[in-house]
Amino acid sequence: MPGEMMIRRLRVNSKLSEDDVSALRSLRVQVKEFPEETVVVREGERATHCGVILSGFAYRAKVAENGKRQILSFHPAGDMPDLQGLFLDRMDHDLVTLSRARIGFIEHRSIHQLIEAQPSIAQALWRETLVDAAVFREWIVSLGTRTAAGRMAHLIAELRQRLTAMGLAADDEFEFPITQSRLAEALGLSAVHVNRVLQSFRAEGVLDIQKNMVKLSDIAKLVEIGGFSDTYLHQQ
Amino acid sequence: MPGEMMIRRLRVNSKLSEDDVSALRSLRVQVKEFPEETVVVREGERATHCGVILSGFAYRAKVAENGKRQILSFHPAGDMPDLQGLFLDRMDHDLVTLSRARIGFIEHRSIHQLIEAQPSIAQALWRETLVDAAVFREWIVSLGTRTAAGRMAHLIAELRQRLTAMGLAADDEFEFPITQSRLAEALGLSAVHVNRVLQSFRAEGVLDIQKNMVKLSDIAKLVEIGGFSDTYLHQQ
DNA sequence: CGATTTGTTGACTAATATCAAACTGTGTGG
DNA sequence: CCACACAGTTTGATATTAGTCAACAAATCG
Repeated sequence: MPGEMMIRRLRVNSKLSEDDVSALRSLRVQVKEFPEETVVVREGERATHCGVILSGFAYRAKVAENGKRQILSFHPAGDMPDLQGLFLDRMDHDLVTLSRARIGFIEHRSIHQLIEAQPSIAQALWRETLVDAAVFREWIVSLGTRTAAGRMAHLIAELRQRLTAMGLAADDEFEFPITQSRLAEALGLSAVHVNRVLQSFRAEGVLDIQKNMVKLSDIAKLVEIGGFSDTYLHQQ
Repeated sequence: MPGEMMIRRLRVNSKLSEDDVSALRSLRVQVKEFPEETVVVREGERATHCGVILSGFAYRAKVAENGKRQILSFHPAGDMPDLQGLFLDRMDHDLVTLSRARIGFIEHRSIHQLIEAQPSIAQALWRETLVDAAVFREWIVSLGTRTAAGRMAHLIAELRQRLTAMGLAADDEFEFPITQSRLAEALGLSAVHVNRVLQSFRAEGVLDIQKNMVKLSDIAKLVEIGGFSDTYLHQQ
């Protein structure tokens, strides 16, 4: 039931009627499995499908002219990271798997039909893209105003919040198969500096990342260091 | 005719039919004038209207927990900077005038009616919010990977491109009433450093900012320093 | 015209990057 | 099972970028 993940996810930000749910269930979803660190859709391509992450993690990234890569967002199960493709004809960034991941693909054509027939679903999807943009805004605030430790803490706190909403995080830990150099690409830091920040978090009992798991020792401290407040996520 | 500005703007990214245009013309727009540096909508508020910048400039900004303010985007005439308010109930950032500005306000209710009756307009507005997000993504790349000079150059090159699309820029100059400390807030730099970057641009014949005008001396160099490519703007 | 904001300069400091090397863990083929 | 390769992490030394502070100059405004 690949549609279920999508329904669960849309319910985080929108109310869905019975009709909406059954319409979503009727979507044809083509499931593919990808190994870790595999490009799913590449910048410049014309996308014909929308992807739903069914298991594992993906991220979006863009390569700057100087060769540095910037990670734009992380996507756990439930996320639909390329909804923008419904109305923008070319990808302006890559979609890449972080871990091994199953991704469900839905044809643009069927989504277009669906949202024409069912405006409430159009609204839910539109809202998804708006929340996506709100997360980008907060990411800009992080990069522009926060210290290295603040950015790191904010990222982890945000992930925890989003995973919790999907029932994918325990109280004090969650799965997140990330390397330090990818964290560096996300936070606009060097891998060496990321390493040092993580060491300081370990030493001060904030968190630890070991073997694909983020272990949180002091969530209050994490939230404070990152200046995290969940309002920008617009969860109901 | 306050609707005309909006129509001109939507045509940058979308095709509009005759019906679309006349429907847009029939929207009731309430025009208000604001002095410079005035908060139009504040973070946390529940917006009831969408704004269209009719003249002047506005920007969106967010204050981080540490008191630093991050400017998220600049908005020249034509832009509708708070479209997200149609589906997100509270503002997650401020909308502020940069210069004296006239802003047209349209009730959410009438836009909701319009997009229900005319799906092609819904698509055009949705696409606007998606391009807005694409610009945020590029802003993230700037903050995460580019040097101070690169960020500055990229911002100016982007603005030039967007203003040109609206017919608001001459070949080698455009109006942009910005102070160095606001540039600093946008680029995640200190005002002193912005000053030094601008001096180097002047010295090397790239550009000069004087009296509300950006004067471009060498656009090719500007584009190169900023690593600017316009594809992410998704203009047709 | 004084008052205030904006821009400029120099000296010094802090944050983070870079480079290079060593260390750790994990999986693979012999 | 071992040896090796490889990717990821850790460490130390040094370099660079940008921030801070403080003073002053220039422009703008009422």
